[in-house]
Amino acid sequence: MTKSSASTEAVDDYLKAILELSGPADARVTSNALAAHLSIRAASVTGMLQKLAALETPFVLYEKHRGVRLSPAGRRRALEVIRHHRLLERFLHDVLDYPWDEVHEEAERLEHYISERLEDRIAARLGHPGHDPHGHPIPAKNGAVAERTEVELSRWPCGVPGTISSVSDRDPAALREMKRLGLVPGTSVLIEPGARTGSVLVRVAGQTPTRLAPEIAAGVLIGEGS
Amino acid sequence: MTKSSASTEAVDDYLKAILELSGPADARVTSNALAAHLSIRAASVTGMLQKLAALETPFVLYEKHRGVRLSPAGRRRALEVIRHHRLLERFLHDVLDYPWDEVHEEAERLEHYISERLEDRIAARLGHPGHDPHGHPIPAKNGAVAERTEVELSRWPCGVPGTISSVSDRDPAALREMKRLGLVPGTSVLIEPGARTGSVLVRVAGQTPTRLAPEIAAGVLIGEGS
DNA sequence: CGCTTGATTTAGTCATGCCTAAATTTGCAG
DNA sequence: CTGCAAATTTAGGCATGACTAAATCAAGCG
Ligand SMILES: [Mn+2]
Ligand SMILES: [Mn+2]
Ligand SMILES: [Mn+2]
Ligand SMILES: [Mn+2]
Repeated sequence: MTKSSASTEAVDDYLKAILELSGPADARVTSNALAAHLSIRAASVTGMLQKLAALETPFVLYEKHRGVRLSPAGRRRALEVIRHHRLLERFLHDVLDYPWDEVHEEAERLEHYISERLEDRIAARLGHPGHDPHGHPIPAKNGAVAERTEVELSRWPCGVPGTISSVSDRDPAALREMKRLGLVPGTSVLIEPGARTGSVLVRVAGQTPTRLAPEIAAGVLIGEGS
Repeated sequence: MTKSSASTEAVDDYLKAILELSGPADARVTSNALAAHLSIRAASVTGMLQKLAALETPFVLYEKHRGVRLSPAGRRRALEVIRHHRLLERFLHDVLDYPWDEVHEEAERLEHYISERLEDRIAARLGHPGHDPHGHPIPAKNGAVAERTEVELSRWPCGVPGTISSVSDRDPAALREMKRLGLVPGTSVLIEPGARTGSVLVRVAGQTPTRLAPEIAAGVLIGEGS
């Protein structure tokens, strides 16, 4: 007879992963993709998906062998957790002086445990920010997200000025390197001629051009239509 | 063969409860007392105590039918969690404008999930405070606690001036009432003659005397030797 | 259209923690 | 000293979530 109640950390993480992997088109996500993303065995993923689909108010729509999609309730919860995560990152960075490469890990844990009350207090204290320190949009309380089209710096056309909209927050070392080079959201960049396999020659904020390693360039996103 | 690793929320709560119930004399705590304090069945408590005692590095010393005491490792962890709790209360109150009757619930959950790093940042941001908003001492990183002898206001002698050292933080309604009456740590009080069953006639900070309900008076503690 | 193969699900376990019901032990009163 | 009542432990279960090994399904290939 399933159960109602709130979500656990494990459930939250599945919902976030499904939202991230399903992309803007809301495509179905396979068990295998989730298993890889969450570092959990595919067999365990199947079990969890069946449970999430069998809830009184299901969090996912599941057809065996064809992957899952979020239900409205699942999407709502996923966005709430992402809101917690990004508000926490902004807060740790702005109020507690965390360096931007350390906020992710702390937020990843706390996002599941802060109350609505604390979420609101943090948002108010920060002046209801629109983005986290890495440039990712913070969903509004109603779930609205300011979506943008973004292109990897490594694929941005040569000679066209662009502005960094966000950077990947998964690799602390890469983040430190980006900060050192001035590759932060809001900075304007220009790709110089002289491409070599994967690497990119970029002029950051009008400075002398620098050559970026492929891993770095892949983690920097340029906003289209700025 | 047991397990090593970190502690869970359940384990943390047991350790805190044992520390609180064993008092300054470090007396043995019974399963029943823990069951009542934690709102868990005595049978479940026994199971957990056996596990905590069987750990590679035991958190408790357990003799069946005779109660438990904390091991050095157990005491260390309990004090760390209490430090987290009180720092969080201070932080929520001072930095995020939480009213003092709402900090406890939020801290009770978060205390198990903040990293050492966040603990340190919060302490630094607050200037390494010695007490939480209710006047309870914040253990130092090394576990040192500034112990004081305290007496319930309801048992404080008539006519002897005293200073409020702390108040119980368990009952939000009582805390709101205390705040309204000015019964906060640091305030001086004087018991006036005119005792009735349980209630107390008290002069707060030199104001006109007020009569306190027994539940309120029992939650206000006066420091001895101030 | 069958086959092989990789993806996915099922079956059977395990650890954590809590619960109820049924022993057991303790300690105190008579 | 006995016995009883209260405290405590044991036994047996359940829910969550993850894992391994063993099916089973789905697709593309010949
Ligand atoms: Mn998480
Ligand atoms: Mn981020
Ligand atoms: Mn707790
Ligand atoms: Mn407190």
